Parts: sequence; C-alpha cells; structure tokens
Amino acid sequence: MKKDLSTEEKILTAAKKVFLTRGMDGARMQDIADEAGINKALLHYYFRSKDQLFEKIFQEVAHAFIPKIFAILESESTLFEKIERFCSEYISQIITTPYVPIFILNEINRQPQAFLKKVFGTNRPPVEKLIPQIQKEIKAGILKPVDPLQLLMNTLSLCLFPFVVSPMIQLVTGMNTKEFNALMEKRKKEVPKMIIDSIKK
Amino acid sequence: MKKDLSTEEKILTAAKKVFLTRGMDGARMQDIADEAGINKALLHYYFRSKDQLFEKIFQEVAHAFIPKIFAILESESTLFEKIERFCSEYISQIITTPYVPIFILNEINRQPQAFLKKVFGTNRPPVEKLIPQIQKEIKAGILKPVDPLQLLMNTLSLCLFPFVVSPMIQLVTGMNTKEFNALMEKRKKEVPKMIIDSIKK
DNA sequence: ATTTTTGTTAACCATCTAGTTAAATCACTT
DNA sequence: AAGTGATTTAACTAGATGGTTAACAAAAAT
Repeated sequence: MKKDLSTEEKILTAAKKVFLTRGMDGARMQDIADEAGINKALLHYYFRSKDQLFEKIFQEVAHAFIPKIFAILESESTLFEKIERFCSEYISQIITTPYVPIFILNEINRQPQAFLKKVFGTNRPPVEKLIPQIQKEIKAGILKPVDPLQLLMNTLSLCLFPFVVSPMIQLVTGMNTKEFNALMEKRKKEVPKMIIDSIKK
Repeated sequence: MKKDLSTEEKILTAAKKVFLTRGMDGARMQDIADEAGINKALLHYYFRSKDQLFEKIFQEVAHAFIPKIFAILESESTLFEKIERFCSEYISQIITTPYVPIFILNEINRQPQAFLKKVFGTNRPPVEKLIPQIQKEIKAGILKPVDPLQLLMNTLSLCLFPFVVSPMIQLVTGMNTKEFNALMEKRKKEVPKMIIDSIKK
C-alpha cells in the first residue's frame, strides 16, 4: 500500500496556511484546495471533513507550540536559567511561526475546555512542579516573595503579546517584518532581564 | 432582554454580545436576532447588512477601548505617574469588558490597515508625543536608556495579555471569574511597579 | 375617522459552502 | 494488453446563511 505523500503534504501545508491566517470560521475548503492546487473533492478524499482537517492542523500546531513551553520549565536548571532559556528559545521559535500565537489564543477562547483536553489530555499542564522550586528559592532568600502565577503570566505576556499585535506595530512604526524580528531578537535578553530583576532579592 | 429598551438598543446589545464572543466570521445574524428576541428581517430593517451592523459594533467597542490608552499618556503627568494611572485604569476597564481585547486583536490581524484607518483616521496613533518625554527623562538621569517602543510593548503586554488567556487560566487554576478579577486587581499595582523598577535609574 | 408612516413578521430567494457521486485517469501488476 | 486499485476530477446535492418581499399591525399625522 504505497502512499503518495506529495498530495497529502500539499494539502496539509495549504490547510495550515489558511487556517492559521483565517481561523476555523474564516477558512473555506475551496481556499485550501486552491492554495494546494487541487480539486475540492480531493480534500475530502484525504481528510473526510473540515473538522477533521482542522483537527489535524490544530494538533500539529499546538503540539509544536505548547509542550515546549513546559519542557524547559521542567528541566533541572535554576529558576533564573529557566526564565532565560524559556524567553530566548520561545521567542526564537515564534519568529519562525508568527501566526501561531493568535491562532492558539482564538482556540483557547473558542472552546477552552476542549482545547485543554486536546493539548494536555487528562493530565494537568505541568506547572505544579515549578511552584515548589519557586517557594524553595524564596525561602533560600534568592527571590522576593512572589506569586508564581503572576510570574508565569508576566513571562508569557512579555514573550507572546508583541507577536499578537505585530501587524499593528509594523503598520504604526513603518517597520518591515525583518526589522520587527530584530526588535524581538533584542527582547530575548531584555525580557528575562526585566523579569529576573523584578523577582531577585 | 429588558423590554424597556428600544428595539434598536436591544439589537445593538445582542449584536455586541454575539460579535464579541464569536467574532465576525463566527457570528450568525440569526443568533443575534434570537438574542435580541426579534425576527431576523428586523435586523436588516434597522441595519441593512451584517457588515454594517458589525461596523457599528466595532466603532462602539474600539472607540471605548483604544483612545483611553492614549488619553492618559498624553496628559501632563510624569512618566511614572502615567504608567501607574494607565495600568490601573486600563485594567479596571477591561475587568468590566473582558471579551474586548481578543476581539480587538482579531480585527488587528484580520485587516490591519483597515483597522488603523477606522480607529485613528488619517492621524497617527498619538505615541510620538511620549517619546520626547522619555528621552528628556533619560537625559535628566531619571531613566535608564530605554527604547520607548519596548517600554510601550511591555506595558501593553502585561496589562492586556492575561485577559486574552483568562479562560485558560481559570480552567487550569480552577478559579472562577471573581477570583480571576481579584488577581487582576493585584496587577494594577504590581505591573506598574515592575515596569518602573525596570526603567528607573 | 382616515390616511400615512413606522415597526414587525412569515415566507421566500439567491448564494455560498461542506460534502457526495460517478466517471475518468494514472500506476502498477499480470 | 488487460486488469486492478488508488487517485483525481467535474458535476452535483443538501443545508446553512445573508438578505428580500409582501403583507400586516401599531402609531402618528391629517
């Protein structure tokens, strides 16, 4: 049973592009077919329904995006090292896939419970392991007494939000994408510095 | 729905709710009619098309949301005062309209240039006036040498982003909306403190 | 009281869109 | 060359959706 992956690959690439830029509701199967250079019926031959195709793309995108958040946070480094690595590596990755954050945010808002289940299954997002470390470092006098949840929110906010408003930033400042990315490159050091300064004793 | 309200008000209230939670593409005219407790034809009697109705809601929402950002920043206060007032007042407002940020972000991404034109007309967003102040305070030795754009991004990120992921936060932590709002209340002081600490000499 | 204007509805229409079908074509085996 | 199954397409269907129409009701104007 030989499979010609090229058509399937073409479809997946096209679907990813269309779903990422237009969202589930805004995407049209015809647009995806056109983008892939094939007939619309062929889409349904490979992926029975729009829902299934979207699901496939969602899984691909979400699993390339979400778990990385937590992999670093679960390593054996110190908190400061984790923050530095997280910001740097995460910003690097998003520069290569700038449409992903808004796509993810929309899914979170469209169906939060389904989103959680699809991304983490029955497990909780592995943040709990981080909290003891923070508390330990507070007791050790390394950190100010800080709410771990606020810390996490600050980190995610500073890394992700600029990408979500990048069209706006580029339009207002007259930057092109390259210049905007250079700005984000700078943030790879500035953001962790700011966060660490705000929590270290 | 309240029966005292005029039909037009009922429609606008319903449309706002549906558009804010589902977005332009996800909203159905029938849903808006149902929400308003009227016939779908009556929608078209009052607002000729979906586009026009959406436009009306967009104007209302955007103009209640965006200019406030800049009003404070243009006042005569010191930079630190501006940052404190901005964070506090903005977070207060968003607590009362939590769906607005994601709605705005989606419009920014859907049609950035149209968004800018609709919100600011031909004028630029009035950020330019802030930059001289920052540069002045840097020369005066009050501030570290800081990129105004990065400062602005940080402020907006820390104020807005948590609301955009609030469904996620509430689900993961098990908070209800009231508890989440209490968390945001705390941020009204913590966020400006963090920002100011990061820039003051 | 009668006409006119405004507000409201049920039924309808046109178009869009996800999804199906049946026939054609290609790749490969015999 | 013919057969076989996988691939691809044009044409089609069913249902959703934005929008219209014509008739009717309520209110305002005369």
